[in-house]
Amino acid sequence: MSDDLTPRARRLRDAGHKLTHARLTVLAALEDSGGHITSSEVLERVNLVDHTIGRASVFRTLDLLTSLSIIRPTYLHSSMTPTYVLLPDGHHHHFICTRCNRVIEFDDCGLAQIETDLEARLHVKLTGHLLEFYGLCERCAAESTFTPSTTESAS
Amino acid sequence: MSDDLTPRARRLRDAGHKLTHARLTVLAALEDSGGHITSSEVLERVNLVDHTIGRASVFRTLDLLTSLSIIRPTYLHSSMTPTYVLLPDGHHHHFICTRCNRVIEFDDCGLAQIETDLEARLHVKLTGHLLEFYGLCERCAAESTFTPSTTESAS
DNA sequence: ATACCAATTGAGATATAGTATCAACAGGGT
DNA sequence: ACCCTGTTGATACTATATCTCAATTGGTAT
Ligand SMILES: [Zn+2]
Ligand SMILES: [Zn+2]
Ligand SMILES: [Zn+2]
Ligand SMILES: [Zn+2]
Repeated sequence: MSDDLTPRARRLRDAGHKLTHARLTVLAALEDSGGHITSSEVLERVNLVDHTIGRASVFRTLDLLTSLSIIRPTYLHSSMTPTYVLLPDGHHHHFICTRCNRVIEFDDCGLAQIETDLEARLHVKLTGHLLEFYGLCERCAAESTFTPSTTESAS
Repeated sequence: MSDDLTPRARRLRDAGHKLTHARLTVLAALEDSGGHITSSEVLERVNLVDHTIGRASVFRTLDLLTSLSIIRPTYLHSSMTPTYVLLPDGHHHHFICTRCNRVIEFDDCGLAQIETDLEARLHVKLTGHLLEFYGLCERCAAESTFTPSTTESAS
């Protein structure tokens, strides 16, 4: 009856899942992090709080949260582990520099209309979206202009 | 001098990279696949053509193509190897069902204006984007309505 | 054509990430 | 307090990606 649940915990329960200690701990770890956190980092944070929580449960929880569109795995660089971002209001947007891997997040996306159209057209029920742009950040764009080939200036 | 290069091979070369046998083979494997192909599947296809090409080169090439916005890794469901998609005109868009992992791709995104605005606002140079929506596909949305908890009908 | 050199490669050992199994446990409804 | 089912944790296992470095090769200059 006590209703001191975080909004995301409530969504978990409303979807018919138990609010277990492991799940709530993973969720807290994600919320405490600044976003773009890997599974290993989640695992590390979780085990700082309670080292008895197993790896498998962390991965299972990440899967579960993803299936509920509470988080979303995204790729930053290198063919490795995804980093997870929260989808605060169902969406997340960022720019990734493909040269230095800098990430710039931004809030407004103007996708509301597109979302509505798409639901009607594909007959789907949307719960979230991720929009990512890639290219060169201001600094890297400038450096690329100067350097025909090899001038990796260590900044 | 012979100019029978695919557009993507040309982009590789124009960016200052050598057109090696390994790279061209990986590129061909990606182009031959229908998209949403994992690193292991690329490796498999590549080795069917030439089994002397090493794993490391395949991964290296996937990273390189990603940094050039020629391909982009995306996650279908969490805790999994990414699947790579080509970015034909710099962009790719799809819907992912978070229940059955069905993917529906679509072409139009209406992001041109947003892209222009963003370049000016963040002072970046954009080379591509990925837009993904999540939710329930028509079938899964219908099933979810009927089943309060456990009715995994094997279709 | 030949020679040259830096970029790139392949092999395979190593490191890292994620999954399977299953007995024990605990959330939440009664 | 009791029960039932979803969930868990330990561990062994599999899959995936990276590192290292001598050998090779693409591209260019001669
Ligand atoms: Zn940059
Ligand atoms: Zn949005
Ligand atoms: Zn579905
Ligand atoms: Zn687009």
